[in-house]
Amino acid sequence: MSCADEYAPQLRARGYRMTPQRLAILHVLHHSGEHLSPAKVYEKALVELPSLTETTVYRTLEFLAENGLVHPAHMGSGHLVYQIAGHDHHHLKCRVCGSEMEVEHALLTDLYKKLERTSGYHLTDSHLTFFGVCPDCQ
Amino acid sequence: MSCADEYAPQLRARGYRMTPQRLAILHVLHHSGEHLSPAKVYEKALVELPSLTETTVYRTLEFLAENGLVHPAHMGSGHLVYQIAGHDHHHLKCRVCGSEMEVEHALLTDLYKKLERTSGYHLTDSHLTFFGVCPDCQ
DNA sequence: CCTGTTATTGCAACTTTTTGCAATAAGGAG
DNA sequence: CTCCTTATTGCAAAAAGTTGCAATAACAGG
Repeated sequence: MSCADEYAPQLRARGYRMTPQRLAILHVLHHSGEHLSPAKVYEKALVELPSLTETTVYRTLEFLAENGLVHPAHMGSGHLVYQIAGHDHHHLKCRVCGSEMEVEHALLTDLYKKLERTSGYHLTDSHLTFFGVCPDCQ
Repeated sequence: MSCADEYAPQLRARGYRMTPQRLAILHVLHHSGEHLSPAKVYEKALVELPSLTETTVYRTLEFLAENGLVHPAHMGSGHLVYQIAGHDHHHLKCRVCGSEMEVEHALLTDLYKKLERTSGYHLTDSHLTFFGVCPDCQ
């Protein structure tokens, strides 16, 4: 199943269009699997679509995030990185060496329930990044 | 107790210096209580210290955050805001109307313990922002 | 109170991200 | 296949944030 076949219907269903730009960006994120900065996405996507603009990358990433096809995450200080939507997870990052590990969302379900009870909010997605010191650096 | 008296010793103890710039910025954050964007901090601090530079504001906020005098928080999309260090808390933000509420850190202690057990990390500070839909918007 | 060390600032240039607007093209309708 | 609507893109300019480096000024010590 190609990226186009997989993602185009998801966009059409919401009244949006699949374009070469969006496809290229989704393709990059899909095959990388990693979280990438806008600059990295631009660099990689440029190979398959040389006419691509940085402006478009920024706008597309934000658009895809709003529509749940990619997950934005706050890394380090204030800069966003994006990752193709897959399983729900969060990140745990070491303040010392910078290494990261994934945290299954399952670990947070209790907390989410508690928060919904006490706040009245209905919690939607949220990608969280926890900070700490990893075993190697302690 | 003035801002200077309160914060200068904290900096000196770590080998850093108290300067008019840092004082002005701390003063603004202290009396606002709210979380402010770097631009807002600059705007307000300029009143008491007209020679202040934006560069210095950015650098000072990052510096103060590293030393625990202020807490950085990721708001909305990727932009950092800062708040004077006070009680430990997190934020819960409505995706629809944008309103926010604070979440006591106490609610997260169980989760933190669980994370430390399963990951081996030692969790330090981390300001989290959860997203959801508030009661009014549901 | 003066002196020296070095943390801190300001400037200027640069990188990253955002925005307005006119031109383009995706995709449903005929 | 062609036309039409309007979502989407690219360009250019602005705004936001970062960095290197020389000049400045905290503040410890004499």
